[in-house]
Amino acid sequence: MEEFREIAVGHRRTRRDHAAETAEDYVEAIASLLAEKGICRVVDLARRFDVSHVTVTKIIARLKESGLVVSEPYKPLELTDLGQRLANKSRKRHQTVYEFLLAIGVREAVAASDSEGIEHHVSPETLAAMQEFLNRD
Amino acid sequence: MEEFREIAVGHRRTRRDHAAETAEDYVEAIASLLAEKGICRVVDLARRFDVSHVTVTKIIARLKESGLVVSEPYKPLELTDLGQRLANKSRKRHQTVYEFLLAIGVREAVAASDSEGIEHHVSPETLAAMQEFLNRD
DNA sequence: GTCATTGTGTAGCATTGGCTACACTATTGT
DNA sequence: ACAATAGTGTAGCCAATGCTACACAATGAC
Repeated sequence: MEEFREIAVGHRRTRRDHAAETAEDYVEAIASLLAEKGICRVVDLARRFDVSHVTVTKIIARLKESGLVVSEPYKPLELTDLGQRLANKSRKRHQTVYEFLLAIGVREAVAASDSEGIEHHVSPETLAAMQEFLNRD
Repeated sequence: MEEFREIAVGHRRTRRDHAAETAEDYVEAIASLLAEKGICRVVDLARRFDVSHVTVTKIIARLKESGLVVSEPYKPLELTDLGQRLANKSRKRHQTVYEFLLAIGVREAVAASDSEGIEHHVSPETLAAMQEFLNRD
């Protein structure tokens, strides 16, 4: 048959770039930690995401290659301008989704939890619809 | 430091079981193909998800081990009772999310696309809130 | 100053989900 | 019947995200 997948649009998105989602989660977390306590270390992220420090180290290595994060060995992490911009975009979207869930009657704890998973799958159009709903209602 | 991750609840969900999401996507697709054309082959899934038939074969192998799918070599795929129940649950949740997105003003194509990604991150409580919204409005 | 604690790094492994290439089975057409 | 086409299977590769175990660096206590 030899692989003639062609259109199938709509499903591409579902399968696509989990790594990009991870990047967003991480820069968002780094920005948040920097805001909270002025410093962000590998361990902080390991605790926040409930993974080992090794997993964090690996992911950070990728983020460095992507030009989102900078740091020297044994030194705290910093975001590049690019990283900060991504973190900002991500934070805003996350916030909108969170507030939207609250607005439709979801309890805070659940909204906080669900919004983390949902935010990465919300297209600009859907995000706009949520914002519209918040402004209107 | 030795890994004393403990609470971090709310993030567990975000990281958790991508494999389970895949299982849901696949049984849902299988059920849908069976409903549409009475038969479901590996190629059908490969086309639907826009991946190679090899990827499908591997995932199906896992679903068989999990007792969701049955099939003999070179034969079409079938769902076990368990698989059908999972497909059903998944389909309903998906449908609710889709209709909800339409209800807040998202266009059909976008709602179809976004609902695929979102459905796996919607907790029972949030799903209930969406349903509530649909019934009310 | 030295030692314990805390934080990083590195090696090596597993699983999931991708792929190409190639071999095999089944179905269809004439 | 038998070749072409369509569908499956298997081998072997890769990247991403997990892990444990161990080594090394930096910080704090006293």
